[in-house]
Amino acid sequence: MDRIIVADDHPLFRAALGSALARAAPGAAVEETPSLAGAREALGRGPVDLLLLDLRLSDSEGFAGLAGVRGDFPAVPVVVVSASEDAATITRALAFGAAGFIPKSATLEVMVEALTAILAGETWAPVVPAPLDSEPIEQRIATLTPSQLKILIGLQQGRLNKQIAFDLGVTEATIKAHLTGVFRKLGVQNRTQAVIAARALSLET
DNA sequence: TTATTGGCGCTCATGGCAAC
DNA sequence: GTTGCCATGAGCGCCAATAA
Repeated sequence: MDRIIVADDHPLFRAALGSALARAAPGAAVEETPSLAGAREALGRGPVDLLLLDLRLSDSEGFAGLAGVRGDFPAVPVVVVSASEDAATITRALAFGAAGFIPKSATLEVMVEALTAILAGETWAPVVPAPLDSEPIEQRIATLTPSQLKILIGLQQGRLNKQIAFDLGVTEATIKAHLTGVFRKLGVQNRTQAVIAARALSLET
């Protein structure tokens, strides 16, 4: 049986997604949560086949939540649901590793179509995303490993290497080494420039 | 004012592990 | 065997605080 998590702070939209899932994945065990913390807690309880994640939750704003989940649970397909459906937002969501993008304005039939395709292993978006060449920073961020992504988020939060190391349970030397890799992939010279680049993670939807 | 010290950021080299 | 990722240690440079 599929285990699917719906993370959205709007009960009505969670219900709408639940209805779509009932048709796209009959028999699936659907868990609902209004927060990113709830989604993470559910992800930590066991294998999850799909996560539907709102970009704007009470404890998460923008792409940082998506990037964090992708970093901690890289094997779990994440579908972004958002009130925004412009090409740039969709492009960034897919660049950050989303398996699909469902706008909140979508009809129930469209949601079912999208979820069916995504559960079949396909990538689904309402419009053709803009070429990644127009978003070099997002493209580069998308090449980061899960660990590098976590460290970049820590940088963006203004944390010291020592603090990030404590958070991740590794030594400071490890953080430093990963940072070197982050700088190379992002094409920057230091943490300040990396933080500027990482602001793409927090773009509002 | 100058030298010392400690914190911090960063690079390089190396090894372990898993996947292909 | 090769490749990619992760982790670590060693060492260097910069900067601010402190003592002489």
